[in-house]
Amino acid sequence: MARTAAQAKPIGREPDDITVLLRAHGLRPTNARVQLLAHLFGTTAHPSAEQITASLREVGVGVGVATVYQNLNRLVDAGLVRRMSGSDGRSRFDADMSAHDHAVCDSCGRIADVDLEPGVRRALDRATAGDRHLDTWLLTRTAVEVHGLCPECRAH
Amino acid sequence: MARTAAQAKPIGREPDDITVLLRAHGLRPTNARVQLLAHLFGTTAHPSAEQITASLREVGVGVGVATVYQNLNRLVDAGLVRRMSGSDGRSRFDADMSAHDHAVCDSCGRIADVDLEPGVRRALDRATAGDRHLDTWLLTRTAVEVHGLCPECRAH
DNA sequence: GTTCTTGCAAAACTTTTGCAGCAGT
DNA sequence: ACTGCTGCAAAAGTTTTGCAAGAAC
Repeated sequence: MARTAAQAKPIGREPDDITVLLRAHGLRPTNARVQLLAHLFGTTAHPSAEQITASLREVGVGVGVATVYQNLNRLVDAGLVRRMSGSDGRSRFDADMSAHDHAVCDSCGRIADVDLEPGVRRALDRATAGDRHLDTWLLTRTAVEVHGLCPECRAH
Repeated sequence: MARTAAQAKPIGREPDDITVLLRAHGLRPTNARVQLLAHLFGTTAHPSAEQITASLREVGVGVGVATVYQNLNRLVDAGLVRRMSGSDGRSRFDADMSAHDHAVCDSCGRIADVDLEPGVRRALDRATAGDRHLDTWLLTRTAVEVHGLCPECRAH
């Protein structure tokens, strides 16, 4: 299977791409770092630092907790990963930096991705840009959080 | 100045109202509790538990940290106060239960209220209600978070 | 070889809990 | 009187930090 559509391929999903990606952001592509980022690219679960550590260890990557925290902070600073404050106090992390929104389960804290219609997002961005209460702020992005119960918690 | 417009007055902003409000929710109107809720009604700062404790002590209400946490949890459970997970890990609290949204400073964590045009909110609610990815969820509310830098942090 | 990274253990922080004394009904 | 609340101190949980050994450049 030849890579005939290399340009259309999503960036930074494979180890080699991740190495390049890290270097492009001034970070050494160490084993722990590449594995961590690869794991985040491969999940939509928005895991916490503890969950990431556990997942990496399951795959045989024996990484220390401190290393995971340090690297998550570096990846967030580098703009490669987004930090979300979970409703349970733990931070959760997402390597999908595209414009998208989230559904949050108020019972178990699960976070799922949500794609709003482009029209709705555009209306939202327009409204916030014109808000008179916010004209002294420097706005960067608008995030929509849909709250409720996920399918699992809904069924008790 | 006579209270000629008692019915139009916002509910639960004064000590007596707060006493009634607490009792109506099955909570004893203890001193700590009344003072805490009065403080939350009187601010738009979305303070953390620590900040609330400090504010109460400044006013001469020597309240323990544990009491503040316990009462905040009870008020949240009773539906009188909303908990927000601040970007810095600390929980923040808001006694304004009306439908409104928030602007979050990514630098200092400050939270300000935002009133979106009703049309935008309606479009948003309609879009999430019809989202095919969410049809297995039981949705309760949609929150918009505008991120950026507050006036203070913007000026360095 | 120099600089950055790892990972352990310890520290710092936020939040919860146990419990004896106190306040509200 | 009974029940629930307070507040101290201790515990639990998450995240950060100091530092010596190791990996990347």
